[in-house]
Amino acid sequence: MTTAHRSELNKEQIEAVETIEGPLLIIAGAGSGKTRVITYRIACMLSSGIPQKAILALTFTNKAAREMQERVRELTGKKLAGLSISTFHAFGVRVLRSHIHRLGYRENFSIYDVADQHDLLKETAREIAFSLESVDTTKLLALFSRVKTRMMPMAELAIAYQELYREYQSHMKLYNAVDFDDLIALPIKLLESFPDVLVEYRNQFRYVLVDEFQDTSRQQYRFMKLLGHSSGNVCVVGDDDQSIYSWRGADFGNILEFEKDFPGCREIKLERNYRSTDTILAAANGVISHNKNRKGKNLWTGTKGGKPIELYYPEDDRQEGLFIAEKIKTLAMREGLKYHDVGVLVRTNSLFRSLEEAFLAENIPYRTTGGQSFFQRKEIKDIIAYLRLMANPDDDISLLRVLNTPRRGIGKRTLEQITELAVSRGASLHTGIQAALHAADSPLPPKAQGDLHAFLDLIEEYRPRFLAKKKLGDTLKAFVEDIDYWAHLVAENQKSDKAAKWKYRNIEIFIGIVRDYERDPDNQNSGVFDFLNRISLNSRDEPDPKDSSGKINLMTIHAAKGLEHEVVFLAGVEEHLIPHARAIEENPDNIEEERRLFYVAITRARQKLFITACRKRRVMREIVESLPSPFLEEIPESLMQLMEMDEPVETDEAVDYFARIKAQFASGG
DNA sequence: TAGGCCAAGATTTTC
DNA sequence: TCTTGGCCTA
Repeated sequence: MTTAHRSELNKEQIEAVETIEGPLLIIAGAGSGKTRVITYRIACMLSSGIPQKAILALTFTNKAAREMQERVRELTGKKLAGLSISTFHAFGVRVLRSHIHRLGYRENFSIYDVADQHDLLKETAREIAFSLESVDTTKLLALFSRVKTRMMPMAELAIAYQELYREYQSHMKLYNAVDFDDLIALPIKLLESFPDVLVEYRNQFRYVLVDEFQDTSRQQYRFMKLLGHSSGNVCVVGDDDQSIYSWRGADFGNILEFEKDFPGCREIKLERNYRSTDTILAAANGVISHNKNRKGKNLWTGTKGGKPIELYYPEDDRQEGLFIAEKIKTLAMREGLKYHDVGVLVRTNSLFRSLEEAFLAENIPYRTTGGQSFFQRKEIKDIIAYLRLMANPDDDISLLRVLNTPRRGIGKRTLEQITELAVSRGASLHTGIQAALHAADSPLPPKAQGDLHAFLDLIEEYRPRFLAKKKLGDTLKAFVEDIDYWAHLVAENQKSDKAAKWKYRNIEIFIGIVRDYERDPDNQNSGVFDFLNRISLNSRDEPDPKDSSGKINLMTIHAAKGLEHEVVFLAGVEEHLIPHARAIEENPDNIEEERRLFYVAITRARQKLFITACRKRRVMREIVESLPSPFLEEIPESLMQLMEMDEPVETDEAVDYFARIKAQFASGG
């Protein structure tokens, strides 16, 4: 490492950067310069002669992966074609793309998201005449996921569900489809069952780095261990206080496990915070200290003071939105605050709406991360389903989605008949349809045969064009016009042609994304499979992540992890929202994770933190009374200022602010 | 048998 | 508010 680089780091950071060989555990508190340490460390490895190809850095989100890649590139000024920086899931796809045939799948596999899983579950249940009535399919899929990720033995699954699970799994295989759990589970299976594959990866990746280690699942840990255990050159970076993904299997017990599995591991704690003011940090420490289940550390900062945290109680969510919008405008005008330095954080996606309405009304440009993804929109999913079907004709879920979209006169009865045929042959629907059309004794009436024929012809006509590794965008455009998706949208949205236009516009944007993808020199010759994989793994990303400047950032707290903003607004800091009622209902112990979430939210702020809690809120159709979040009581009072919606209240007057506010709520405001 | 129309239900967080 | 599912009609 050069002296210039060294001078930018503190003692612990330097140690973390320069410890290249052997297992290393870095506990990096919020704002402690973690990203800097990771990027410098990679740069240091490269400059010491370790080839790019030998390094594997695993992150949790695509955004983190991109950022890391970007920062290392800036730092080294090198092209990084050989460096592997990706999410666990993306890396899993990469492994599967090379080796999945050994597990009996084909390389053109589809990746199913939750919506697809639901569809598949229903389809499977229908076929084996299993009634899903009065079954919460979301919960059932969660159970399936636990079985698949070995968090729960199959035997613990209710007998009644075991067959359904097996059928569900065999359907996935029949459709040549995998789900997100498979993206980790199948690579593990590959590495465990085929020593030559294991050796291949171990020989290549002699240095493994895992970011956001507290959010790795048991499976991901297992995967990581398989890859890194022989070299022992594994560096994990995490912060148990920021573990907020346990609902997805994250287990920060992996930190303890790591110390056991990698004996002699070095541990470095980064506790100096370079991000936030003393006030914000003290608030965060005050909150997180209420958690019992933590490793324990104390963040400190060299800078003293900082502006107080301002607390507001708007009447309702509408007023909350307008207040935040106004406040941002005022700060922009009076203090020169830049919009892109503002983060507006919420616990749930459902809070986006009223905030977005306010920003629109006040002409404040914003961008959102999280929330309903562009790729989840119905019209986009339709088009993606066509692409998937082209890539993998056995993908029944996609076939079912588009078979009658736009309407082709293929109805329930026909569908029943072809399903029966497919099931009896143990084949996919696509194969089933072909068989039905070619068999002399086809049970289908002539009209249905004609309709199905037309459908298959359409697929066959376009399939080679989609598989050709060129002009994907043009082909898609021609295809959308050919099926007259526009007419379909008009028919589906008879009440408002605005909606139809908006949806068609989305399709055009999507085609634009395909074109951008093709134009990107990094992706040349990659084709439809790679494109599909990419959008499956990037499902939460907005289509244009580039133009972030000049826009405020509206996001969920989960999406905000790893980010920082000069000014942060925490909206909807209310009981039942944070801690979220559902999380607590599920398991009262979840309170600690909810608290960590609140902690993560607070520590995103550099200079100034605003907190709002509404007295009333629109929830679905009704208006409900709200109370402030109990977590607010865990912030030392001296750090907070209760503000009237218009003017500030003197601090000493506000000593009992919390009690007063509670009383006010109790009396109905 | 297919498609339109109407009513009910749903919202925690993401790869 | 938006989507999904069921029922009824042509």
